[in-house]
Amino acid sequence: MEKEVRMITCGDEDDERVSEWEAGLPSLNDLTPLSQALIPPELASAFSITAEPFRSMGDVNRASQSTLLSIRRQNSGVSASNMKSLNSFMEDRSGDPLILEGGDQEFDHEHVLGDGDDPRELTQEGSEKRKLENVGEEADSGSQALKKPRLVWTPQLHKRFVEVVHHLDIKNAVPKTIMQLMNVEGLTRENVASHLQKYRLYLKRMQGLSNEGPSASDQLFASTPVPQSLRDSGANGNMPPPQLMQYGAGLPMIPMQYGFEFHAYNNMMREQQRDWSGNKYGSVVPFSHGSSDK
DNA sequence: TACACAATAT
DNA sequence: TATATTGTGT
Repeated sequence: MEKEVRMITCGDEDDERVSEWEAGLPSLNDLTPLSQALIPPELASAFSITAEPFRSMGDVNRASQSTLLSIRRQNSGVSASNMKSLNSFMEDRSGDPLILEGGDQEFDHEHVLGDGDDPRELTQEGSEKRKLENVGEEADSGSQALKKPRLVWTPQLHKRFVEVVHHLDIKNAVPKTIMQLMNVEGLTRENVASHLQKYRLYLKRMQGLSNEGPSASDQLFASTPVPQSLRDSGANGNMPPPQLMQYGAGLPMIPMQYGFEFHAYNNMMREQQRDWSGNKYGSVVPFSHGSSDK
């Protein structure tokens, strides 16, 4: 109850920060399983690294409990709502595996981002002071620090993009609106416009309205099926065969955050879209924010 | 000002 | 190769 109140009233700053922090945490599926070694045994032995002792789920739980207890003990300065937030967060995490199951047939408004794809991983830098007007002349002083990293369109991010484009009436699916509805921190209109431009070309190819053959970018675009609403727009003689899934309309309103980068999808897109139902092929690694100024 | 689209740059 | 930027026209 307290949580709802907070969301509606947009409570105090601390609560917001806590919420942001919570939303930024990796989902269960993003975490490396306890049973999985971080590095292959051969590599470990090559560098004389001895394996950590195996820890069971019970060990981890015990450690969590003790951590929580110590936090509670010294939390006299912490606000009650924050503590409550922490507690409920822990309950959420432990109780609910957050797995939506790969059925893919129904659209779940509560778990739009479920199916193991908490789309939290964006790649740019958190600082979004934009309009770095150093177009031609940044060579003089050390203004190269302003270079903004390129956005990487992860399958998760693209999925959200597609959901939004689908949700909008086709005539409203313009960069600015898409950007706003995607609700991704740091995402710019230009990012979206550029992606949208490519995506439209892809749709054209899909609809057979283009002479051009497949392009490499189809791999990313194929990671999220094109919703029906997008695949038939345009006078089209040859309808592609109906596909296995359709999304309902509905929008995730959970803001995406920076902090993780989804790696290794360039070399693993051999198979089809179903392989993206989870992220077992990719790894989510902390994005280095360390280079805030260079 | 936002948009689409093509061409070009990085 | 993927994404950003620029140029042109609406």
